[in-house]
Order: sequence, then structure tokens, then C-alpha cells
Amino acid sequence: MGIQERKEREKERRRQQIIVAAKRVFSDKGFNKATMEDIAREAELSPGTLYLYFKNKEELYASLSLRILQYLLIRVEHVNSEKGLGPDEKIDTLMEAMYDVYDFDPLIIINMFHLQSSETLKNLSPKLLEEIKTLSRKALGAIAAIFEEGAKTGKFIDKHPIALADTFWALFSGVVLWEASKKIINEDKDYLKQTLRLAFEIYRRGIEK
Amino acid sequence: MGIQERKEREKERRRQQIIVAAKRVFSDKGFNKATMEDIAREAELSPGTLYLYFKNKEELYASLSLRILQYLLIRVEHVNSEKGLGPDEKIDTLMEAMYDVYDFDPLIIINMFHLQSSETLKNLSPKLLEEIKTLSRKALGAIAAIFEEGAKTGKFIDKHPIALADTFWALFSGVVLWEASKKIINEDKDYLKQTLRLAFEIYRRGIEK
Amino acid sequence: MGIQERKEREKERRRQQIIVAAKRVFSDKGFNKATMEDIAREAELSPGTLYLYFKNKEELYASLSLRILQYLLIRVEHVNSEKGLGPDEKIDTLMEAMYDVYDFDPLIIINMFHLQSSETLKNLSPKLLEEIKTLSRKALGAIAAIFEEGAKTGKFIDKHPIALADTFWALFSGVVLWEASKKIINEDKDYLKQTLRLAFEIYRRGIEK
Amino acid sequence: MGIQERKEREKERRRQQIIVAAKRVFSDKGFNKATMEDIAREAELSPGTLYLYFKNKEELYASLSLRILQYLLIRVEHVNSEKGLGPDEKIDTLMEAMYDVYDFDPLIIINMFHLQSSETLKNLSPKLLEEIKTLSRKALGAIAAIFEEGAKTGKFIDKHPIALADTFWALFSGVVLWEASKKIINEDKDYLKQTLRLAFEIYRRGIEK
DNA sequence: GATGAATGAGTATTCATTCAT
DNA sequence: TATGAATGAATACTCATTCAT
Repeated sequence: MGIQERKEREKERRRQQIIVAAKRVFSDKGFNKATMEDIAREAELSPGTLYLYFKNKEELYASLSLRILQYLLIRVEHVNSEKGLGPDEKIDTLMEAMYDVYDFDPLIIINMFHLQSSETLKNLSPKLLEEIKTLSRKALGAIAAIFEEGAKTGKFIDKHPIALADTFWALFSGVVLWEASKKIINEDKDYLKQTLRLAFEIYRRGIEK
Repeated sequence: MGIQERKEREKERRRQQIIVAAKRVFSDKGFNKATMEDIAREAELSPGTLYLYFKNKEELYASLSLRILQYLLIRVEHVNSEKGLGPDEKIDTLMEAMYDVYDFDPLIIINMFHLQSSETLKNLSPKLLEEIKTLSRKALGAIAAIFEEGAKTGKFIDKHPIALADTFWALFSGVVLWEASKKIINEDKDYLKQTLRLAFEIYRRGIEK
Repeated sequence: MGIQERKEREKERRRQQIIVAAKRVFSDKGFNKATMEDIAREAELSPGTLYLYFKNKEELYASLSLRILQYLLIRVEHVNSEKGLGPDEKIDTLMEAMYDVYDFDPLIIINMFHLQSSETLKNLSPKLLEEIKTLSRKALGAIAAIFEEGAKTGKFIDKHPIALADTFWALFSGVVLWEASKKIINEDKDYLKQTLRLAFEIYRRGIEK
Repeated sequence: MGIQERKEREKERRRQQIIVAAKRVFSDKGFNKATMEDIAREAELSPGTLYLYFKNKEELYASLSLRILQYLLIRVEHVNSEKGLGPDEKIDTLMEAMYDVYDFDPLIIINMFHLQSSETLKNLSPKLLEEIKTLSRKALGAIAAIFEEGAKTGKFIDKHPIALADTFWALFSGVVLWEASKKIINEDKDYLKQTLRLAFEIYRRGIEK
């Protein structure tokens, strides 16, 4: 292993160290209440060091969203590439994937809506923004491909696949957010999985002919 | 009209004046970028006066959510109380109602997720929090009642009506939020209405036997 | 006195209170070492209050320069408007005026060179910048008028009056700055007045025919 | 050449490399906006290395002033040592020298006033401070010698030569600074040389009997 | 000597909230 | 009630300097 390579690796390790700390702190306190000092303390680094790896607070935050998008894309593309699955089974596997995405980081879904704020977007480097856009587009495209296949075989209703993918993703994130709200306000038990299952069931019945 | 009553009315008028201004400013700038002075200026009042009517910024913000919940409840209860409508027609009317809720305040749906933050909840007075909880529960119950009726007549699948109402509400807010994200990131045209229609169509097909 | 007027006066009093404190602190520590908190403490106000009266640190600093320019202009215009003085006597009175300007605020001359920095200029409001430019131009014009008169009567060498005013002003500020340097480095006694007198004497001999 | 000597020479080369880079960066951005990293980058060295050659930022900055003082001294001493020049001609040659000093580093004149700040002086090593003082004194003395000679031959007015040298230097730096201010604020054309010429002409007339 | 990653003290500025009038 | 001037706590970010390699 060359010295260059070792340095690269060390650098990436630091980035991850910071991201992990940031995830914990942002999840705990939300974007605005979390301070860079909190994150530095959690990462056992100094505040200044954070800025060696991330341009600013917004960009650090956005990097978290990037992570879940990457995971989502991998999972969804994997569903698509599986051989010998019919549209029905693919939908099942897609739903399983969504459960995992949720498990991967239950709170970051909420955080992703932070990206909306145009103030936020202004502070992101074009490169990061482009990455996020590309990943989103790809993930949505991969989901759409599943629906398209179903439509072709005559199993699913014949709607624009991207539009279907949109509603599917909206349903998923809507449930996650809504259940999060309920949990905080009512301190209810965790019905998320059940609600997701019901939502997916309805969705699937809704798109089948 | 007693002097007491007149005062009460005057007070309520002021509250509304502030809420209207706050809605405009928060919609424009989001919670964090909006300052109390911005709102005071918009309401043509002084900053100090705002605190005579609202305990703090969070509570003022939460009051906006209260408003849309009130509107939602009125619309949904009205659907329920209409005589001579079958479950199918009630679902149709419910969907119409949701369009109106969105039109009533397109951005406040996004804002409602602000309530999630436990930091926010800490700053709300118990009274306001209780009002919000009650309204949410009532509105959800009213939606659930529609599904329950459908299930009884054998039109809809037989699931727990509150669970159905949950998924319905999640779908609605998920679409609104998702479309908002897309609009900001991709600067696409406004597909919201179309996406909502498709989502509702799928949902209805999904719950019908 | 109307309530409006009283408020205006009160506001101006506060501005002066801050300017006086700022002058003391900036003179002591220089622009960069002086903190807004230092100034606030000196003015017996809170840091936030400073920003009600001055846009930022640079603008507060520049306001000090404005003050001496105003004083300079008044003095120089007064020299010009005096009746019955020949060019020679006017030069004498001008020199007297310059001594007073120096006494008015010995350190602020040094500070005026801070205005050069283009970084500084960027942070000034156009209004303030315009005021400074206008005052500078007027003061220089007033000095030039004296030289012009001298040239017309054949007393002084026939050079462009503005150019003469430039060299005169440069000589004055050069001496002040140079003596300030010497004082700090060598901790010598204060020769400023003597050096100024010599410089002015040479200058006057230099421009007389 | 011994190994010791070669090392010494190498070390001096590095110092110069850094000084040249520092001059460029400080001229561009001024003392406060220029960062040690900027300078390191310009010198194609690492930030840490700068500290092997200069105690701190202030001392690096002061070293630039040292350089111009050295140049000034060489030029002025050369004027003095020229044989066969009368006082008049020496003054002429001195003025030429000052033009060259200005050309050598137009911005560093401005920077020399940075040394005034007592904060700055605190951070300089006694050795460097002593060097600067000595050089200043020598340069001033050399200028004074010219005036003294003029006085002895009855050409110039009979004033204390050091005092004359002070006013001469003050005039020079005053013009440079004043023209710099004007250039930035008014974005005028570059009148520096013309103004210097006029100032010197007046000065010479002023000191001649 | 040279490096450059890490440090962490330092500070301008903002803005929710208060309170004397 | 209403005001709005004053408050002062809170915080993102910078950068001179250090030190392990």
C-alpha cells in the first residue's frame, strides 16, 4: 500500500468518524439546535477539524442525506438486477428494501426534507448538490423500472412509471414522517412497521389490475 | 354586547392579524430565517406586542398548524355529515377536501413537521399542545369514520379504520412534501395536483374490494 | 420640544456615546485588536446595542474619520471666509488650523489610512462612503482655494491649486504619522509640534515666489 | 566552501523565497486578510516551514520593512559617498533615489506604518526590532548628512539636519500614502510621480536660501 | 529540516425576549 | 395595551501556531 493510498484511507476514516458523530448529534437535537461544537465533541475532534473535511454545517448535514441515498440506490438496483423475479415479486422485494432503508437510518428521512430549503441549497457546493440530484434521479428511475416492467406484462395499471415511483416514494416517506410525528406527540408505541406494511399493501392492490 | 365581549373580540382580531402576518413571513423565509421583527413589521405592530398574544416564537409558529388543522377538521366533518352519500362518494369528497386543505396553505404542511422536533414541543404551552393533539385526533377520527363506513357496507377492505386514516394522511402529506422537494431541487413545473390525483386514485383502488 | 425631536436627540446622544468609546478603544488597541465587546463595555452598553447605531465594526470605525473630516472642513472654511487676510496670513491661519485638527484627535489621522483598504470600503454603506468622499473633496478644495488666491496675487508659485493642496495635506499627515512611529519605536519625547512647524515653514518658503 | 557555509547559504535562500512570497501576498491582501497558508502556498512550502524561518506572522511582516530600509540605506549612502557632487546635485540624486525606493516596493511604504502598532512591536524579537531601529536611524542620518552639507556651504537654511531629514521623509511617505488613498477611493489615474515631483520641488525651494 | 493535519482560542454578528415608559 | 430600545446569550467559522511523523 503506497503512502498516498494510506493517507487517502486515513482521510476517509476521519470523514466517516465525523459523519457518524454528526448523525448522532443531528438526530438528537435537529439541525438548528445542534452546534458544530457538539459534533466536534462527539467526534472527539476540535471544531476546526470539522472544517477540514466539510465546507460548513449545511454541507456536513447534507452529506448525511447522501449516505442514505447511496444505500437506497444500491438496494433498489439490486432488486432490479435479480433474475427470475416477476413484477409481483419485485414489488415485494422493493418493499423489503424500503424497510431496510428505514432501519439503516430512521431519522435521516426526516432530515432529508431539510434539503428543500433554498437557503440550504445555496450553501452546498455544486458538486455535492449534483451528487444528490443524480442519486435521487437514479433511485427514482430504478423504482420506476420495476413499475414499468409490471405495466408491460399487464400486471399493473398503465401509468407513467416515474409518476408511480413518485407516489411510491411519497407514500414511504409520508408514512415515516407521520409515524415520527405521532411518536413524538403521543409517545405511542412504534407502529411504523405495521403502518408501512398496510400502506404498501394498499399501494400494491392499487396498482394491480 | 358587553364591554368584556368587545374586548375579547378585539383581542381575537389582533391574534388573527398576527397569525396572518406570521404565515406570510414563515412561508417566505422558513422558521429559522424569519425573525419576530419581520413578523411584527408585516403585522404593523411592534415586536413587544407579539409577546402579548403568543408566548414565544415556537408557539406562534405552532398556532399556524392549529389553523390548518381546524380547517381540515371542518372540511372532513362536513364530508361525514353529508346525508345521502355512499362511501365511494364520500371518498371522492374527502379527496376534494384535501385539495382544498392544500390550497388553503400549501406551505404549512411542510411546516407541520416542525412540530416533531422535541425541542419545539418543549417550548409549547400544555394548553396549545393539547389543542393540537385533540384536533389531530378528531380529524383523523373523522377520516377513519369514512373508511369504517366503507368497510361496513363491504365496499372497502376490512382494516382498522384509524390505520387506514393514518396511511391516507401520510400519503397526502408525503406527496405534498415530495413534490415540494422536487420543485426546489429540479425547478420542475408544478405537478402537485396530478401527483395527488394519481396517488388518491391508487389509494382508492387499493382499499376497494 | 416635540416627542419626535426628543427621540432624535436621544438617539444622537447614544451615537456620540458610542463614538467616544470607540475612539478610546480603537486608539488604544488599533482596529484589529479592538473588539466590539471592548467598545460596548467602554460605552457601558451591550454589544447588540452597537449594531442598532452602526451597521458593523468597519462603519463604526469609519464614522470616527468622518468626525475629524467635519472638524477639518469647518476650520478650513472658516480660514477662507475670514475677511481682510492676505494669502500669507491665510497660510498662517491654515497652519494654526492644522495644529488644532491634530489636537482634536491625534490618533485618528493614523486611523484614516485604514479607509484605504478596499476590504474596508466594501463594508461601508454607500451613504457613509459618499459623505467621506464629499467631505474630503470639500476640505481639499478649501485648502486649494487659499493657494489659488496666493497664486493670483503673485505671491505663490503658479501650480495647480489642487496639486498644492494635495502636497500640503500629504506633508501634514506624513509628519503626524512619522512622528507617531518614532514615538512608539524610540519612545522619544513629543517633537510633533516642532516638526510640524518646521515642515510648514519649509512648505511656505517653498511655495512663495 | 565548507558544509557549514553551504547550509547557511541554503537557509538564506529559503528566507528570501519566503520573503518574496510574503511580499506578494501581503501586497495583495494586506496584513490581516493574508493568511500564513496563503504565503506558504505562494512560496511552495508548508505552513510549518514558515515558522522555521520566522518567529511569527508579525515578524515575517516586519522583515519586509527591513528589506526596504536596507535598500533605502544603500541608495542614500551611495548618494552621500559620490564624489564631486554639490548639495544641490545631491538633493537631486536623493530624490531620484526616493523614486526608486518607491518603485522597489510601492505598497510596503503603507505597510511600514503597521510597525507603529504597539501590539505589533510586542510580537517582534528584540533582535529584529533593534535592526529596524538601527537601519532607520542610519538612513535618516544619511539623509541628514546631505542637508548638513548644504547648510555648511550656505546653500540651505540652517536647521537641525535630523529635523530636516524627518520632514523630508515625512513628506515622501505622506505623499505615497495620500496618493494611495486617493487611488482607492476615487479610482483616479496614477498621479503619484507628478505629486512626488511637485512635493520635492517645493521642499527643495523651501530649504534653499 | 520539512510537513500538514490538528488544534482551539478568539469574535463579529444576530435575534428572541424583556421592560421601562 | 402597546411600544421599541436595549439586552446578552449563543455560535459558525477562521487561522496562527504546534508537533508527531
